[in-house]
Amino acid sequence: MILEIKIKLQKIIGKGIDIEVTSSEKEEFGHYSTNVAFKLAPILKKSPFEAAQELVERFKVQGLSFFEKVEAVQPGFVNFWLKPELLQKELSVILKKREFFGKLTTKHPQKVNVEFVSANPTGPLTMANGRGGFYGDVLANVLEKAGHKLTREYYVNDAGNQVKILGESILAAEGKIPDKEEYYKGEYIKNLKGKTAKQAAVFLLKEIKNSLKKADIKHDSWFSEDKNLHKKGEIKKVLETLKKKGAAYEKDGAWWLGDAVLVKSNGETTYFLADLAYHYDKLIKRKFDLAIDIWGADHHGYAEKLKKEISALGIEKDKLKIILTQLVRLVSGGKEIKMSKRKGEFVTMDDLLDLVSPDVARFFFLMHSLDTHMDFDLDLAKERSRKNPVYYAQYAYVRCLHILRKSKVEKFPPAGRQGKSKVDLNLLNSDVEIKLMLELAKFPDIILQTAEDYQVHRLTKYAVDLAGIFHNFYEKERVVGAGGDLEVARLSLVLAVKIVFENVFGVLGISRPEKM
RNA sequence: GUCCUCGUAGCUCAACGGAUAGAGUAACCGGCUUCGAACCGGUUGAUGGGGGUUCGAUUCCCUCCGAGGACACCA
Repeated sequence: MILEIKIKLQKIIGKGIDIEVTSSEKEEFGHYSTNVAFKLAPILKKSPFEAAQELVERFKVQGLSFFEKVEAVQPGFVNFWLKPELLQKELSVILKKREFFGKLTTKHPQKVNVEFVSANPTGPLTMANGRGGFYGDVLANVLEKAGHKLTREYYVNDAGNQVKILGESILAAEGKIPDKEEYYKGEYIKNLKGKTAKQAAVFLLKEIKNSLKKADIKHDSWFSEDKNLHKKGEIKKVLETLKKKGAAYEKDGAWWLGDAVLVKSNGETTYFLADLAYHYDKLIKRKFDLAIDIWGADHHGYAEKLKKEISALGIEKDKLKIILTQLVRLVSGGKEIKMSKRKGEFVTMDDLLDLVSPDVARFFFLMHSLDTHMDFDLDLAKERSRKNPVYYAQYAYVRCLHILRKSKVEKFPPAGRQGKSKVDLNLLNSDVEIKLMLELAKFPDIILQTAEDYQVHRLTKYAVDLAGIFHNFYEKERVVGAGGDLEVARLSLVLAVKIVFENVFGVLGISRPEKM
């Protein structure tokens, strides 16, 4: 809907000015509003309010086919009220498109690689991995819904020092070699006795996959560092390329790029070089238009380094987006529980999923902006509290189902089709009905916006908002038993709400309970 | 020491540089003979301190205070 209004505005103002339209939070500010008059004011040499008034006049001259009312208000906002017919029309679009509602068609679909989780196969998946995991899973869904072509990738660090240390940690646990500070010491090490480093890594990766399955986090590409980069000689090729270009230089017996080491003086290649090769593979060889890497905040220094140095390989820097997730603090009994793979005192993803359902864990992580240093209150999560927002949203969905079941709406021809009993959606014009239809119409905007700024938590907020408005509608307007055409129209509205919930839950990866 | 992120109601969190800073939770009050009350309505309550940028700052800049995290020829 925002896009449509922008186009209307552009017809009047012309191009060249960045037009912003937002949905209003309060009814007295219209359904949608724009601040474009503030930007127009200096050009027209008028006050923002005068510019706004002029804009409204031009709208009136052109006729308000779209809007019920357009109004200029101090200090210079222009507010729009949509005609109810428009919302009713959107409703029939929802009923027709069903699971494809909100699916956008992009002029330039991109081939996008989202790389997430990618925990080293040196220990179980931690709860902290969950945050990036759920986020990446849903971000990929959003981008797909926005019309892009997605690959969900897990970069398996199955080569290098960490795996070597894993092997030594097992030997140390068996008492075959002396213990060292850097060795992994978790309980899980004991279960790996007798395994070689490689066997242990394979085993742990399988465990990680199981945990991801429990959390319903999906990957469709498992990119092995060892197989795809080391064994194929890609690491060396990239090193040669960097040497040839003169970007890499030798110092103190090691090879450097910028202030990072590519090859150590003992001849071993570094993780940094492997990472360069990995991104070369993704963006040049496999030709992704965009690589989105989701990392923990503890890598931020490294992220800057990689972004900076990757241009040496001829990769444009905006083809790589690194998203950092702030770390999660686990709180229980008002105290923080420290997580550490190395020391072996940590909460795993499996632990968490034993305590709370995947829906609760997922929703809880996704509710918060990635920038938040969030606390996961284990006590609260354990309670299976009914006040958890995910239940609130799911309950609204269940209410839809219940109404529809009771009325057997599936037997009606859905609105918008050329059925024998065409539904008269014009009857939907009460305040709550308008509000509900307005909220439904927002869904494509939410997808579009989130595909642009990656603020996935907007979706959980939308789910809760929609649930709130629907619950409100439920209290105020009777559906089953309303009688006649009105009942049919309201049933169509409920059906549309159900469809949009299915879309939102689908993108969020939340289940759709039949009953609660 | 250098760099990054964050400080918003008692608590957990929202708010593309926009209007009267929103939710949930906690506290208190009210609502089921009708589609499930896991719901709805109401009351109380907040931008860490100080400067600046501008029509307008929770948002951008500087500074101070506080919390977390990075600063390897580890991955």
